[in-house]
Amino acid sequence: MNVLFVEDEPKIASFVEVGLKEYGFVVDYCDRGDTAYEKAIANEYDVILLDIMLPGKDGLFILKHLRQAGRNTPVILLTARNELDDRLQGLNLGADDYIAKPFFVEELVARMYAVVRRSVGERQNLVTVGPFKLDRITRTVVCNQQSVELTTREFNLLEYLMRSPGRVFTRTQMLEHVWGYDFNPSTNVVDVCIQRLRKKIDIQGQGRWIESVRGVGYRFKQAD
Amino acid sequence: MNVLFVEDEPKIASFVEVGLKEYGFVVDYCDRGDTAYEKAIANEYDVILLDIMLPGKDGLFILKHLRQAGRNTPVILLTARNELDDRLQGLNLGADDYIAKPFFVEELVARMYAVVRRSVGERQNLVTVGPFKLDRITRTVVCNQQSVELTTREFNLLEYLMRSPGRVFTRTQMLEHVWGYDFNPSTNVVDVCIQRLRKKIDIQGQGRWIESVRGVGYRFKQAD
DNA sequence: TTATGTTGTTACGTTTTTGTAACATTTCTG
DNA sequence: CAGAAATGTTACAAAAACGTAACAACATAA
Repeated sequence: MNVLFVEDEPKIASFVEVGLKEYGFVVDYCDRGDTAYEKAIANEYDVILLDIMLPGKDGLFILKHLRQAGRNTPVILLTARNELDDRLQGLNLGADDYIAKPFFVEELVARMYAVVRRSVGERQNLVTVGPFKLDRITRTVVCNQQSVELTTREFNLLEYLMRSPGRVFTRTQMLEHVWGYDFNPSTNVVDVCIQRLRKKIDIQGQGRWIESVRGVGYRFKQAD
Repeated sequence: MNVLFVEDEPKIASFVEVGLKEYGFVVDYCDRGDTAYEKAIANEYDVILLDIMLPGKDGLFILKHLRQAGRNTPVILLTARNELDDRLQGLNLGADDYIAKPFFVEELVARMYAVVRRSVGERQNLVTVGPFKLDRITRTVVCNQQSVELTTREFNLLEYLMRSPGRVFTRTQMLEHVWGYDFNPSTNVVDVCIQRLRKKIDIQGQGRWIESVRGVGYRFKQAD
């Protein structure tokens, strides 16, 4: 696992870095806030360990802008005992956990595993294709920061299609997986539902997201 | 707060269960060791009350394997007066506290609060979403410095929803976690309780805080 | 006891969703 | 181009889901 470790106190830093490496982590160490932010944006870390007090830019600033940039890499804040307000603020800004200094490396590792597990789990519930983000937990669909309101059936159908972008599904497949049982074979519910979906998601002007494949069925447009 | 309560003596069990419910706990009761273990693994309880002498698997066995599985849900052991060795062993195996039978429910509750507070470090005991602050220890809800009076059931439901803002919960999930047992499947208590909650928390004018998700359930509005 | 508050149930009105059907349009084939 | 097949579009009615109020059962407190 790749870790970005941001901490300015040299003593703590080297101690923790060594400890993490013993556990097999690949540690990218950084002692300044500004460079930390660039690294966090440029690379895909599994988890970021972020000190709050930092030269350059402070930890909460980094966290805030990271989230605003749409990155949801798990972040664990490293705080001094007395920075309680910072912690609360941090959690509001999207931190996944915090740990108070001084701490045992074992405890830090345990928490790292915990947040990573959580984020991996959440990732399976987040389907992203092109500008669309579909979240199974909140049952929301967002397209370019704009939320799209769908009914249950529409949501389920879109999810089914988006899970395999580019793949063509037949009407029978959609009936089986989205409607769940055999319908009157002469029904055109699928077509109608596709239309309704299109009406809602194609507003964005970018042409058709759900393409018809004549004689076969429909598919969600693959991202280029 | 959700409690897993494992105890095989029926008399003690019902007595304690009733007492805990009066304090607003959502109690999941279990009289066998093997099923208790499965429940403990499958769900995220706030605290587990564990009798040592049990049919199926004994309490210490459960505790040991729970910890080996990386779960650190607080555990309070319920022991008979003469099981001193067990207690010591239990603490070594990762129990957070123990209480000797017979005990007063008040004392048990006090210890439960203590271990919960310790284990999550005050953090998850204060849930803040938008203008709402919910305190799990004092069982109070405040919205913009104004306190909101809720009944036990309403509080538990709100807590459940607020702990995962934006996440959609089904009625079954709410029944399981807030009501704690299986209801007549055609009940609409959940809907009614949601209405009652809305009446109290939506006074603030800001529209609906608990959103309906047609065909699925409800969710607490996510802060923007 | 009476009065009060909580909670689940029932019944009913309202809104939203969804499948059907009928018709329009496009696409393909000969 | 004609005709057929497939898909697109719209309107509507039935069904499902939700909101609401009233009530009954129960517990609690004065």
